[in-house]
Amino acid sequence: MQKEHSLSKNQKIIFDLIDKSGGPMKAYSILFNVQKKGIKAPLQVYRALDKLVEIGKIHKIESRNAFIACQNSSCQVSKATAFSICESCENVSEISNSKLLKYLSSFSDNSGMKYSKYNLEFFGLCKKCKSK
Amino acid sequence: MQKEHSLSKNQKIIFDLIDKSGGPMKAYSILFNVQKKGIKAPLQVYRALDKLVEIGKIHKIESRNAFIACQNSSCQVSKATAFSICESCENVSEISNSKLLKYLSSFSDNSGMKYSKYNLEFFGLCKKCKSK
DNA sequence: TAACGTTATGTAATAATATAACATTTATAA
DNA sequence: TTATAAATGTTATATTATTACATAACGTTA
Ligand SMILES: [Zn+2]
Ligand SMILES: [Zn+2]
Ligand SMILES: [Zn+2]
Ligand SMILES: [Zn+2]
Repeated sequence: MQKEHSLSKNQKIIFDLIDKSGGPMKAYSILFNVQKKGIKAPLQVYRALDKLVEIGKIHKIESRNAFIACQNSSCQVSKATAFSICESCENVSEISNSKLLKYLSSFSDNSGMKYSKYNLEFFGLCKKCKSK
Repeated sequence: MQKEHSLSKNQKIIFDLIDKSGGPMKAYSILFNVQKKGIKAPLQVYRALDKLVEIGKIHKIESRNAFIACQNSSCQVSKATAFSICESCENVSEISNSKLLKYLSSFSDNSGMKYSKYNLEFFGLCKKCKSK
């Protein structure tokens, strides 16, 4: 069982926004959206994002500089993430294929590296965009 | 056999720099280093980088906003990339494990997505940093 | 409670990364 | 050669992220 992190005020505001949006959000778009709630500066947003990433409530989509709520409640606190990204409509979803996640989590090679984390991003066309 | 792309002047200058550096380089560090060769503006660098990425001569390390020369001559023109990144010394190397690359290239799930590309980044500690 | 360390917040300034817009030149090829 | 695509040059600007410093809230335990 995982420790339940109680979010601070700013963290909660920002998590709720991202979570409700249902997709990836960019930092300055988040900022714009929470200004009415008193969050006025980029740093306030980035600090909350950093913390939310750290505790695994959100993930950063590195190729898009965007943040998405964890769609996988059992996600190993940001240590093992995989996403599929539609290059046409920019829809993003978290992959929860346990075989894949297991395969990657146990990956090792002869480089001497000790892996503790990974991030995988698949790109392609979603169902909708394929059929256009 | 792959088409041999002949690089333009700027592309060659920038590729040679990255290649010789042996590791990842950031765009503005590249810019600084090529100013003596007449490349004066960020856009000149980014354009060359875009092209070099497109033809698979370099790859972008998304989590670091940095660019590294392809260390894997048979790399499928940027369609399938995997890296290991030391979180302590920031050493980056391209993974060429054919089993892994094959596994990922053939990955598909029931999401309806048609995957055409992926990027994987492993994080951990390299041999050196582990033993410190 | 009081004191302490830790975490979170507020604010301003600035750094770092990347693109838009437009004019011109060079390479490729029908 | 003439058209087309690719690359270059230049200025300005947009976007993403961090530094630095001051203050407040919170949790622990003396
Ligand atoms: Zn997750
Ligand atoms: Zn789509
Ligand atoms: Zn490569
Ligand atoms: Zn290292």
